Amino acid sequence: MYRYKTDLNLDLTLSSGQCFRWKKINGSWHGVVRGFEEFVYREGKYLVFENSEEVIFNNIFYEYFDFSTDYGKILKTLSNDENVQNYVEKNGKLAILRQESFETLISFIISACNNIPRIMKIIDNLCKNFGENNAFPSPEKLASLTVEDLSVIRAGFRADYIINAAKAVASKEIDLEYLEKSDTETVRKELMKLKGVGRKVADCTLLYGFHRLEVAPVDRHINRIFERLYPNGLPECFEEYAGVAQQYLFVEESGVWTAS
DNA sequence: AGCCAGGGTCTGC
DNA sequence: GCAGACCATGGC
Repeated sequence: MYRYKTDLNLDLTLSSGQCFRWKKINGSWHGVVRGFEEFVYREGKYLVFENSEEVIFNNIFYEYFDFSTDYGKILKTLSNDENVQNYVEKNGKLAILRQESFETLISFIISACNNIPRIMKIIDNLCKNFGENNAFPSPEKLASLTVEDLSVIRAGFRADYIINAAKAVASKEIDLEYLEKSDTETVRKELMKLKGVGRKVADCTLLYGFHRLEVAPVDRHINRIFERLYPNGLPECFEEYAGVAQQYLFVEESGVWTAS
């Protein structure tokens, strides 16, 4: 067990539609990160990581929950917009998780024209059927499958997209490791070469899988709230951290989470 | 039964 | 570049 002092709102962060493998069971969040299974819950001013010792925490969860990023500074910048300021005050501090790029890419290919509970179910099926020890399956593993093999996960028309993307990544036709060091516009253009990846899925992969905080994915909810709140364009203070602002707005508009 | 879900592709203009 | 049909599935 490892305890880490932080004011991160765990419920808000894990249910804000950026990740799909965390589930709250008996007050404790259960998830799998880089193949490591963990239970996390809040106890006063601390988050408790049940299965982790200090080394595991430092190697996996410190990075994953983005504890090295100064969100105080980011939220101070975004507080120049009163809508975001109100949501931060009401809901608390959320982090943009540092998820693995391949998992993020496939997850958001699955998200197309889909709802969050079913996205979670399909990804759960994917990991149970094709992942090693409940981990997210590797590009090589998914690249070896056929659409018929994938039918057990009930992904529908997305099955073909998943396999094609996995093949492109496994063959380094799309080199995710290399893209890590590329500028945002290059990554976006490369990702959009994949079938099933348009602007929105590419931007979700950029924000959640490549941690490009300046990228704000625009789905139906965000499009609606942008048009309502900012008909004349987004506030200047969004620039660098539009992805973080977008996350607070998404939570409000989509109703994925309500403060209790 | 019909509508909706963190979209994207393909075709035709 | 933009509109519209279509894509597979499940919950309500």
